[in-house]
Amino acid sequence: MTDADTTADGTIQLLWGLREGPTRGPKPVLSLERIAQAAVDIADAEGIAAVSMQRVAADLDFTKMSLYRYVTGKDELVAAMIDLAVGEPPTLEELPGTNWRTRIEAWVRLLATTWEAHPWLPWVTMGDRVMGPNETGWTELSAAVIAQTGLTVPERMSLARMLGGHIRATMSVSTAGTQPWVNRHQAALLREHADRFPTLRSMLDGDAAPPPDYGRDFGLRLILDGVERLIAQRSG
Amino acid sequence: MTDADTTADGTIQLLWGLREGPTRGPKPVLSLERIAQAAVDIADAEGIAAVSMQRVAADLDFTKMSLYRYVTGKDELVAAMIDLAVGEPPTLEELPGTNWRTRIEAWVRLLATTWEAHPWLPWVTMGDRVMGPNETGWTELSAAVIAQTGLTVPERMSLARMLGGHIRATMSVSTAGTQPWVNRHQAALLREHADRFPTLRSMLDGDAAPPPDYGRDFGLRLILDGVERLIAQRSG
DNA sequence: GGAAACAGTATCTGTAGGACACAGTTGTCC
DNA sequence: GGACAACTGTGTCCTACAGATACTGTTTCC
Repeated sequence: MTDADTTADGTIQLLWGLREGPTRGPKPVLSLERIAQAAVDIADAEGIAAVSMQRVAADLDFTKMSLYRYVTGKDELVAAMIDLAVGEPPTLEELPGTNWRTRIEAWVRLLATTWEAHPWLPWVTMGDRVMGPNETGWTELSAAVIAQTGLTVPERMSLARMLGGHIRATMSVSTAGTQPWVNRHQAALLREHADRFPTLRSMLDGDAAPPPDYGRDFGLRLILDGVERLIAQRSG
Repeated sequence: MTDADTTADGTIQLLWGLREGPTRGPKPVLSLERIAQAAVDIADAEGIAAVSMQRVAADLDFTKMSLYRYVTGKDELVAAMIDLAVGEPPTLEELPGTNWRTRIEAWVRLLATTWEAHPWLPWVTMGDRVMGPNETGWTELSAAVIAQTGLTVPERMSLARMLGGHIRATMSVSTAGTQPWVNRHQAALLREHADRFPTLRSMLDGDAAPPPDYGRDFGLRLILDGVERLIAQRSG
């Protein structure tokens, strides 16, 4: 068994409630939920970099090492944070409309709203990992909706991955009141090197305001238009 | 001036060659290029987490602190790594074809190949930052190609952001010989909780092989089909 | 009531980024 | 040509981090 396996197993046990609760000994004062919530609060307010074992424990008025009674390590804490932050998904019936397009649009809107409330999520949901029950629930929901399209299974997998990636790609990046697609320093450089980057330079001072949602709606429209075209192509 | 400003300024000066070279004093033995190359080699072989000032210096047979003569901090080193790894973009003429669709497809293919060679890039290209000349060149190229579509400027910005996000979302994640859209532990959990996640469960054991490119081609097709539809809609 | 099983603590280790003072080296000016 | 200023690379120190380990005290079951 590799290290990755061990870690993953620990994360699985924790998130999916497979850790056996002890009977004897002192009553636990802390709980995984309280710890994860404290960590989420810190991350929401000060960014994910501010979340350390020390800091989380301090906010709970405990010592750092006491956290390790509830969590095998920081990776597990982060996994718990993710599933807590992402929250329980809605049910299929709670999505408005009945056709796949309306439902997908609603799913994206809802999940994006959740993500925007926890801007650190993109940083901790990268790479190979195991999703918790809540996150898996969101994925299940999208898979169920996407199944309505009649696409093949691999195509559905691709589309599902794409939707998640699209939300991630259209998260706001806290550029503190500048143009949302390029920050102040970048803009200055483009002006200075206008000869090398004429197209980008020319895009800088159009009076056309860049989309406030980072192109989320527009991009989703492109994708779903593409899906419709594919479906139409096959059925006709 | 905030800390972020200071950092960004340092990064700008370094990558864009704005740091004044000294005349007196001992000849520098090291160079930014050697340092960045050593760091990239480490990241390519052992992942970005293996890149520390200590480690980079050791590989070059220097002390850790000597690196700070060439780089104000680790952030700057990482910025230099990115621009080195991403490399010089091709010219518009080097892209095959002449219509926007063929060119965009080629651009995505080329940049994705570059990124696949440096799988740590997704981890260090998040958040607000300043791009180096090479990365800006790639963006300029895509902007120039996208301009051919005749979309509005905000729409072009959105599409450009989308293409980059799509490459990022379809990077391989080193799942060591399992199904590429879900790892072994996740699959086991889906089987165990088939009642809660019936759709995902049913997708597990289709004999349909998931796309080896994580749906990159398929997704790009959807996006560009959407663009074509939008153009057609407007022109007639 | 004793012993095992637990919760939380105190202390220690290794590694990280980085500040700072230093020794040695090189070009420039008198 | 010598002195000085400017520089490169080194050695040492500090702080913050994740985590291991041994401990004190508490609870429950036999």
